[in-house]
Amino acid sequence: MVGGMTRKSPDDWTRAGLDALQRGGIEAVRVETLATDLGVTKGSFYHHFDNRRSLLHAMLIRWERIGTDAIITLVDEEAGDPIDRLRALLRLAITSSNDGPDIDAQLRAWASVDIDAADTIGRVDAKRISYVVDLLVAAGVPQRQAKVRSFALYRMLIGEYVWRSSGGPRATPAFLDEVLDMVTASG
Amino acid sequence: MVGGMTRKSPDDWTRAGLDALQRGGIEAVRVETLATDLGVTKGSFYHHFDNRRSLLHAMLIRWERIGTDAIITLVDEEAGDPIDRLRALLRLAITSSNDGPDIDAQLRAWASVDIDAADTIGRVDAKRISYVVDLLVAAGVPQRQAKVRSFALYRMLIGEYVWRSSGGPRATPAFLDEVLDMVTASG
DNA sequence: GTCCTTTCATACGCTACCGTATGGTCTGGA
DNA sequence: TCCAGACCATACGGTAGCGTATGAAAGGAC
Repeated sequence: MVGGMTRKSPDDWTRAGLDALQRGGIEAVRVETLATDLGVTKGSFYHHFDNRRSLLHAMLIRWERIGTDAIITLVDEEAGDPIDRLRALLRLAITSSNDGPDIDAQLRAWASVDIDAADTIGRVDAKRISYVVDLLVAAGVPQRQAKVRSFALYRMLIGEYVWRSSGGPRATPAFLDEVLDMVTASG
Repeated sequence: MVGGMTRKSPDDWTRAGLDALQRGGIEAVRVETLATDLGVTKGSFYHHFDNRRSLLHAMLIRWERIGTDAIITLVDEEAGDPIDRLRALLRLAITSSNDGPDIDAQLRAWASVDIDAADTIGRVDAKRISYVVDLLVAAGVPQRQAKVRSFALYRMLIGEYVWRSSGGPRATPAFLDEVLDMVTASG
């Protein structure tokens, strides 16, 4: 990500920060490193931000905004049938190797040692889970079970992200189908 | 964890390292910090270890040894019935707030940026999963489904660990029962 | 008691960062 | 054109942390 000769906006730094986070974890988000990536120097950074901390905060703000809606929007425009949406949601988590999963796992790693990141994750998780609950209810699962199963399903998604981030093999389509069956079964 | 006046063994440093990892992530494992915790100075550390890296490696070795068997042993001596063992396994992951889950989550966070840690996690995961498969098979789930469901169940466990490490609320007993039903259902 | 080895303290150099200070350059608007 | 402000380069101080060098203390073998 070597930037051109253009001037940098705060958003450029924030995006570069999220890129670095995705690749090497929060410890890879160093202002001098980002400066090199962007083709400028620290002077630019400290013009746009008070300090490193405020960049990290801006990264969280941005991720909360785009990360919350991104998946949901993507799934919503995929299909109308709730089961198909669920399938799309799972497939998205399982297949896509770029962007979503990686940065998600790194954010959770970061959140385990940073209260600000933990808060952000907490809000995003709440939104996503309520979305999954809605899908399950729409798929015919009774409300009470839907809530509990959405917890299970969402934890599975987190597990899948983290699993892969530490080099674990990717889940198979058969896995996807089995999980769908388990979660939507009426029992 | 302030050590006494006794001399320190390499194992003392390794344990202290795992303690620090559990509390503050891999970035909290600093040789000078550990020295203070143990009541000695760096001089001691570099007598027992070549460098920080070799301590981290020793930590992984130790965790792979005790971390793999710890849970399995604990579950095995809990009950004989496979379903009860499964329940014990889940309850362990859900209830215990010390030791297991925290260090597990921090290790996974570390593994996302460190190949050595990732390898270790990979081996441990493989052993644990095969254990879960055995339990499911013993519980009457057909072999083919058992494999797939063990993936699901194990990912859920990882999800639970990571979920909690970022401040998420703990799962409820109702959640536990529902998951057990889903996973052991004959469908 | 003397000697040797293990264990540790102290002091130091080095690097990677963060953040500041200061001045230069570029750009849009009057 | 000319200026103010936005944007950035350069140089610097400060700190944290890794690793090394060197010698002192402690404990066992004889």
